[in-house]
Amino acid sequence: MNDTPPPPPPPPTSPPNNPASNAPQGGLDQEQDRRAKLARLRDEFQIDPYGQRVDGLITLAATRALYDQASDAAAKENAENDHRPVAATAGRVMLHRVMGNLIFMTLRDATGDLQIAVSKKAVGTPTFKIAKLLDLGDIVTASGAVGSTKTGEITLWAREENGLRLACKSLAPPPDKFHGLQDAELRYRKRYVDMFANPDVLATFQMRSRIVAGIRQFLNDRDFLEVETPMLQPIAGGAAARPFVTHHNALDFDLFLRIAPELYLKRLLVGGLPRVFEINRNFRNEGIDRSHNPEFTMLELYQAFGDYHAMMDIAETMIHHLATTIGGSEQLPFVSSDGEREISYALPFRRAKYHDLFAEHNGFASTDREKLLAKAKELRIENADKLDHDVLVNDVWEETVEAHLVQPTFVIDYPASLCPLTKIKADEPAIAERFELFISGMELGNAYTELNDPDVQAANFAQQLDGLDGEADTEEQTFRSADHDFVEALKVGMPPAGGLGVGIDRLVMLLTNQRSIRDVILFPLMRPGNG
RNA sequence: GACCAGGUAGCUCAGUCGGUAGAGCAGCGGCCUUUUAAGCCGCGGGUCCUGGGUUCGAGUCCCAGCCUGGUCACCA
Repeated sequence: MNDTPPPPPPPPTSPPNNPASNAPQGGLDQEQDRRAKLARLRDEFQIDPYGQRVDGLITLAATRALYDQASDAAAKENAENDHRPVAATAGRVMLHRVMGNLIFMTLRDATGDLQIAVSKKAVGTPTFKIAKLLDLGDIVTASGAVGSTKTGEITLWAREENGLRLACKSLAPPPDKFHGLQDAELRYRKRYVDMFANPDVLATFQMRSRIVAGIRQFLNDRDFLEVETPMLQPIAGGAAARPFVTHHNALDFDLFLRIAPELYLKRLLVGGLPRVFEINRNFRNEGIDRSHNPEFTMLELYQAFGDYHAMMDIAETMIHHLATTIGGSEQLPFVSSDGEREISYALPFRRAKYHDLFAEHNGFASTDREKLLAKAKELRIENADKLDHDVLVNDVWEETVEAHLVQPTFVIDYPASLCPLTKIKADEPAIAERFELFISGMELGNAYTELNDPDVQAANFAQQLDGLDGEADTEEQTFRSADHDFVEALKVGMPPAGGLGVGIDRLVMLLTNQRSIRDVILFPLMRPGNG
């Protein structure tokens, strides 16, 4: 932007070392030690400790890949015969070993680690002094020959005055070089430290990115169009959850952060886009635990003239594809609270009916009211006899069935009363054409044959709101209101369709074997800290 | 929201029965041209989460609070 170097910043708050007087001075504070070095680099070595543009750098992995055994051996045999490949690279200093007139350091970038050797003879005294002054955490560029050491470790041997240059001084001492950053609170609050201190963390987020890219590619290949629909919604529809509330000042009305994009995506089917998807954040103002973060990433897709079976095909094909291409296998380990288990993503995924699973895991049919009430008592479900039958069945179902659904399972054919946005089966009016996908006891996905009859939809909305009269608190009523415009859209006419939602964070957890959703979200929600 | 565990040096962690606060790494000074968690010698570094209380004396015991993790509950 500007060729002239910036003026030196104001001096540190406490007096830096005077370079002239080499009075030994105990490091009272590591940041102060580093600030003193910063001052020396500027005053004594006349360099900008915050670097500038550098072209032609390659990654540490690419540098390592240049290694050539023959030229390395030849150069070791005879220094005059040095045809080793040359590279310029950059990284953060993770280890720094000074041995008199030779320094080894380990650099790290997003592609891995690489050892750099800086010898006084090869780079000259000024550069060597700077290399000696480096701290763990500093970012440097290095250039020279790609060779190896006596023990065979591939090493970039810095050459010439520019063989090693400081690109950015780090003023904050990094975590323990061996144990990394362990404190869970610090890991989440200072993710930028966690990422370079713990290579597995970086790898997980790189995988997350590839998974999301893989999903986009998969859907683009099938002619789905990616769209973006409102996150600020006047009515929080499409799911049942407590929304975050906000306010538009200029227009002076309350808005909700969306709990789902569903009702907007279906409007696009009405408008004439036959295949749409959206990958974006939903917000739900509820509890936080290993599988819930208040903001989370959801894939929703809609396919005109599809149904929930078409959605099963897409879901299992897509997840199988991601497991094999990005996870690297059809069988992937997953650590849950019950220990590590192998999850098989082999096709096809199991399909099991909701009511059959109920009977399988409870030993009686969900229609048996008497046994159901007894079971509810055993599970200490409050006011069981006052609950709607289907709601009570679902409460018991969640308690008794979910945890057993370890291998990928499509639970199909839900009670219609629980599915206000779903088309019911033509020959079974009590059953909705819906599935939920469970893996390792977690709900991964949810799909329906979409309800496109505006009169039935209007009736379902009305019934939902009726159910809130009486017991529901008034706060809840403020965000539970029927989306009349959505009904208007259905009146215009929405083609029959299938729709699918997949929780991306949970999918990433499974494919990267992370036990907490916080380990797959870069900056999970935390209470404000003291810093 | 309930219960359990934790919060000690920059980081990772010890700290016994209540009796002057410890180690490794990191840092500072010194030696060292094939180390690799380099090594050796020397040195400095603490709001023991916060606030009360008990006690001659509290990192340690008691009470309250804050933050984190876990389990459960809440979440159609």
